[in-house]
Amino acid sequence: MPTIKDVALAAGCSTATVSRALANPEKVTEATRKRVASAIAKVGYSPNLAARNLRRSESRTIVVLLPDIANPFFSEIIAGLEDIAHREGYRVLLGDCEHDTGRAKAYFDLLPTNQADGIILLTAEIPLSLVTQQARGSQIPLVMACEYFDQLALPTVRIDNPLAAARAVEYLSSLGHQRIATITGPMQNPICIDRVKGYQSEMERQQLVVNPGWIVEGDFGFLSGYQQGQVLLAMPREHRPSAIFCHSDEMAIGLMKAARDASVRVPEDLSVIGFDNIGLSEYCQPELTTVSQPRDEIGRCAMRLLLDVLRKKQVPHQQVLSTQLIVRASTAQAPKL
Amino acid sequence: MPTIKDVALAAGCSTATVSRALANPEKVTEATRKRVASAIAKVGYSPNLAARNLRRSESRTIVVLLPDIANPFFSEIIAGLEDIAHREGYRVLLGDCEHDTGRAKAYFDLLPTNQADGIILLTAEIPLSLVTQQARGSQIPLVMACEYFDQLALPTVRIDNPLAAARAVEYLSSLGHQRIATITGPMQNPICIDRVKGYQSEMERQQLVVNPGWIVEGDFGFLSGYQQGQVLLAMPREHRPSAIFCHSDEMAIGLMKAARDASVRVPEDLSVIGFDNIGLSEYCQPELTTVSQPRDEIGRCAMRLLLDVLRKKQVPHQQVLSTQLIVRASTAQAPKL
DNA sequence: TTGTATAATGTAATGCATTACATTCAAGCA
DNA sequence: TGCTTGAATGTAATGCATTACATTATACAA
Repeated sequence: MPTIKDVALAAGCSTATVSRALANPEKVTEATRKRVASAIAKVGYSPNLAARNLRRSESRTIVVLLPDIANPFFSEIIAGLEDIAHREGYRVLLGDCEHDTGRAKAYFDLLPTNQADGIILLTAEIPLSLVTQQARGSQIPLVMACEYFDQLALPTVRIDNPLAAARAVEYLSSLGHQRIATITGPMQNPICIDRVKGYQSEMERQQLVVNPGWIVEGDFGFLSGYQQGQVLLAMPREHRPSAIFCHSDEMAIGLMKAARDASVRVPEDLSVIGFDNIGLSEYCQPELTTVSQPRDEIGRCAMRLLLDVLRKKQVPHQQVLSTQLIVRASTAQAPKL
Repeated sequence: MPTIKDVALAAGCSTATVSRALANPEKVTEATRKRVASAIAKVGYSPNLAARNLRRSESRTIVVLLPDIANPFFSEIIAGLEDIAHREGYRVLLGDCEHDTGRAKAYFDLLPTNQADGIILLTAEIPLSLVTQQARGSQIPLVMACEYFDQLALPTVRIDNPLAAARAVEYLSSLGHQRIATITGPMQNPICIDRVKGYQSEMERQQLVVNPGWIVEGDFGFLSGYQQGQVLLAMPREHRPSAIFCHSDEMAIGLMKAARDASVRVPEDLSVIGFDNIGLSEYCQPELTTVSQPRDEIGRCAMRLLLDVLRKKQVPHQQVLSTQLIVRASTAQAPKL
């Protein structure tokens, strides 16, 4: 591989000039710039990034931490993230934490050793201490998307979870449902708490009673939706919900399977609303009514935010994107009592 | 950040000794080793990887190129890959090519510039020239998984595609099906050609006629399964297939939706077999009969193979893993004529 | 005891790009 | 003409770990 020296030799100038021609073209004569450019082309030079990174103490790598790479919810966010990153000459290192603290720590350790310039957190399921240790200055290269920590004022991109949940409940209520249950994500996530709050406040606003047994916790996956669905559908007739709002599409689909197993018809006997609008939600049976998140845009925003932080720009603490209720076939008028 | 110098100072030895204590402990006295170890702990040293990589001209980074990160089929493969990589101190850089040649080239360019040590290809949808340019020596740091190039003898991990397809057809035939169609993946992929060959040869073995209209091409996604399903189901009654073998679960699920739309019952009127056994296949309606691939193991094998290549070990050219037909509810006895 | 082989450690060069500081040169002004 | 100023370029130090080569210490044999 040719080095900057070879270019300097070919262009008849010093390595410093070559470096400047590349990094600060305005500091170099038009003529020199051209000579350097053609010398680079001639010898086929491309800068050694390890050397550059060593010198600049940066890595042009952004770590994206997510709880589960297998969850299709994240894939579109990642696509958005990557697009912006590549455009700006950054690399994205995907870190699957698999709900495992050790891994998250390993990724955070890349920051002080200059192996990563910044982190985007798509999960709140990491020890808070990891984040607070970093948080010496006010501007740290850390941005959250989707999730957030309520104890910490990190730059965050997210949706209005209470509102989205309230809208879903409002819609169910408008269909005449009164016994509305919810299958939540892991309740250590602030966003799940927010959605439950939105659910509760809207139930109240609609003057509907909330049976405590109607709030059950899942983990966003198919199986937990199926299992908690079984629990909800096994309730005695007078308490059994006629509509269930799920915190993820996968759980909603798991729930619909539980309904089939229990010979409960969706949507005739039971209305189901999911969350996320993953590709699958259009292809399941029945097609799923769900809350759509602008996933691609969430990814883009988060990466832009992080790059702004890296460039020491002032960034908004909070960026709230809007959701949309997509009505499909899994919801219907409440059954008569 | 403390450097190796600080450690040397604290341990009362030279930087060379510290380096040796870390990289070649056997070249250093037990006593020195201990002194160095405690000095490292004391100053809180961790090696600067940019410097190490610069010196060693390696990056400890493996690029994994895949056609579509949003496809859940890949996620488990990636999990397997990553597990092995992390264990061996390598980092995984996921490269989504999105069927876009330019991106693939950008990732290949990381190799000569020491930004990546090797590449694992999970797609054959890249210009062959990228690969052959690299292929100077006999052992290049490039391994394929799932897909392969038939023109090139690269180390490869895969399944026996013709056999898997033949088994699926054999099973359908055993249920009495005679009009068996197939929705393929993109036909520039050798694996799809292989599956079609397996389909054809088994049809022949079962003395079944293949209507050319029964072999239709999809792109592995939901939508193409839906669309091609519509085409197949619109065939005149006497030619309409009673069973369809799809090259992916997503297409099978899309197809089942097309069947619902056309009031064709699965499995009573139409049997459907998918491929891959993604998580979803247990939760769709009806549950999908499918060909299961050992995805986690494919990922692990591929990464082990690549690391062996990097260590200049002799590696097998081909590693074939076995598949399994998972019978669920989307297949049934052929309808009476 | 002296010499030799071997193990342990140290010195300094190396990988490559960047950049503070030094030098050169030409333009502009008194 | 001589001097100032600033642009353009060069020189050399820097970032940090690794390692070839040099040196010292130790063990053992003669």
